[in-house]
Amino acid sequence: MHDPNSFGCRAFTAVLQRIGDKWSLLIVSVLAEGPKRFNELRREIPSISQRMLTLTLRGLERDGLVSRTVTPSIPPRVDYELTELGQSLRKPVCALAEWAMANIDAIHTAQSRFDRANGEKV
Amino acid sequence: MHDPNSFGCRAFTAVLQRIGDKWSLLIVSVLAEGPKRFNELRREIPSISQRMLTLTLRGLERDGLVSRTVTPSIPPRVDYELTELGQSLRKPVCALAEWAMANIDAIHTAQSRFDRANGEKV
DNA sequence: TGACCTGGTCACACCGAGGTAACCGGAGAA
DNA sequence: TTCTCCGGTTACCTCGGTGTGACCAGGTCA
Repeated sequence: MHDPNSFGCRAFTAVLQRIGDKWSLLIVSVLAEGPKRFNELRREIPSISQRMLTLTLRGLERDGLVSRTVTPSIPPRVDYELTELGQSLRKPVCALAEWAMANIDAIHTAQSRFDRANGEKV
Repeated sequence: MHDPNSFGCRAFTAVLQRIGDKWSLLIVSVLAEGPKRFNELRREIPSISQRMLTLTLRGLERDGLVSRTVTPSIPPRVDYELTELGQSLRKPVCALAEWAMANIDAIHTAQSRFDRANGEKV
């Protein structure tokens, strides 16, 4: 009952709740290129709303994955940067991303087959 | 513009939308032990509702990660089993799960520090 | 006869993630 | 003077994922 899968899944689920959302990994991947300012991120991810960018960055900052540096100049300047923890996340994330890239076609194929088999009766 | 991060993130996001939900990975991890019947899964994951178990299994089946075998006996018997694709997903998932287990404390610590620093002003 | 097992489906309600848009404050530009 | 930029915050609304509970068919058991 206390097999590793179970424990792993709990921690994994907790982490997924955080980084598995719509934006976190996208932001992390952009930030992986180097530090960025708020509006720089916004320009690189045009589809994100200002609110969600703020919220997601706060969440990542809260988790210690991203650091936030405010320069009290005029106009104010805020830089976001991956922390070491954030950097270390890239490796396993890339592993999963590679799986995703390698298997996304198989998934789409399976979906098409499934939809063809089950969708026609509608 | 067409850097690997971007493409990886797209496929990754698509995969996350599927397996990043509340139940998929839990079911996959249980199914990793071997084939299970519907109510077996329900007993091993007491907190899941019948509806969500059905829906999640359908989704996993649609993606070709899980196979569904109906034995038309009385009472009917339905076995669920990981496909090869489902098995192959375990490796990168475990990598991420291991990261989660290794860093969940660091995350909690960062969260506490963040909450202590920002929560007091409320 | 009626309760219960099997594996589901359906209708309904809820809640929280996410989007939209307005507003802020201070400064420079037109 | 008014507009714009920067980095947000806030109120409001929508929408989809999730939970609840009823219901289904067919057979067995008490």
